[in-house]
Amino acid sequence: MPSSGLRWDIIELLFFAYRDFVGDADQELEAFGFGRAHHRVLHFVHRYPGLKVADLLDVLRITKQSLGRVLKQLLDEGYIVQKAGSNDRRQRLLFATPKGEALVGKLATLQTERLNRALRGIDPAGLETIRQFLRAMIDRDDPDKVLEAIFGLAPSGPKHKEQT
Amino acid sequence: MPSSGLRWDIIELLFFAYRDFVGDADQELEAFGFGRAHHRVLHFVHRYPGLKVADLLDVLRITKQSLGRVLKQLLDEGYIVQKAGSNDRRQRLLFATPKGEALVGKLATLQTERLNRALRGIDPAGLETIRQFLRAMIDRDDPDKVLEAIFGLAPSGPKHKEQT
DNA sequence: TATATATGTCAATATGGCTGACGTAATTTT
DNA sequence: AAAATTACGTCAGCCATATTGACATATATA
Repeated sequence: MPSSGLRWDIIELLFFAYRDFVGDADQELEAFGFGRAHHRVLHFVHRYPGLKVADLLDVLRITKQSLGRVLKQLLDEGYIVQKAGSNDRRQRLLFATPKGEALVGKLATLQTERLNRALRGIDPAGLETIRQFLRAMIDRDDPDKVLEAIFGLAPSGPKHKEQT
Repeated sequence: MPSSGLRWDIIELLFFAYRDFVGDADQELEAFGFGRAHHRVLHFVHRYPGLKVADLLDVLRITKQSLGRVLKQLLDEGYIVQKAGSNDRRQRLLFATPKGEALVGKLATLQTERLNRALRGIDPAGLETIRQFLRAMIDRDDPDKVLEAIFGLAPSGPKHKEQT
């Protein structure tokens, strides 16, 4: 009988699985002079077109200074464009350009290929179990705009407490 | 019909799930002045007692210079000890001390609590599906010593091609 | 003995986090 | 209309963790 009940095996599998999963993209990104940070930004801007800078900060949980560097590169090199918000013109709504779509699509293709290989032999019910597991692994207190979309929650009110 | 068939939702769930999963440990590690790198080293040394430095380099896929810094701290502060290999006395076999076991156990407890919450409502067959999925996500070409243990493979011969 | 291996270490560099401070434009509050 | 707040950008500097290249030491092997 396992005296501790700690899930060492799953902890370890998650480490290796995630390492190899992001490794696919890492290799490709190198060719563009980008890193994981760029991928994350591009991914969420692609998935949630018109995302505000503030939303992105909530999702990525980094500071605006850190985001600034990466975002500037993506803007300068034409992977993302900004448009002023129509209601609130202070906001910079972010959109992926065709060039940006192409890159994020290429990266998603690589990762999807790995996922498809891993899901071979797993039936739709099994896939739902995996989805359920992953969703339940995520913190749901103080969800950001993207998590609200994923979980289909009611918006939890304004955020953006001062961050300095 | 989805024209691309890209698994955007799973890609995204993996990002959030892993972020929150490692976030549990990150918080605790801060109190010790350690980072994720220390956790990874301590984890694998705990799980595979007597691991050589070279094995650890294979598993973590970092350079010995990067490992050196982190490992030195763990040794200096008494979380890990070295013993010379009995066959080959050049080797430094690594072992977690009771102090090291305590820390890695505390971290695994935090992560296990999240896993248990996430696994609530998933039956043993579902857990096996999740395990199968995670294992299948991992690269198995050129497996290191730890992956050989995980997958129950025959050793794939000597490694340690020159790394400079 | 000569060479190769396992490990450690010095020095320099890059990425991507962080904090603190400040500026500007636009919106909201008073 | 003036004041305060918000959304965003940016400068400067710090830290952790990764990198490459070079070299030293002890031990093993040919």
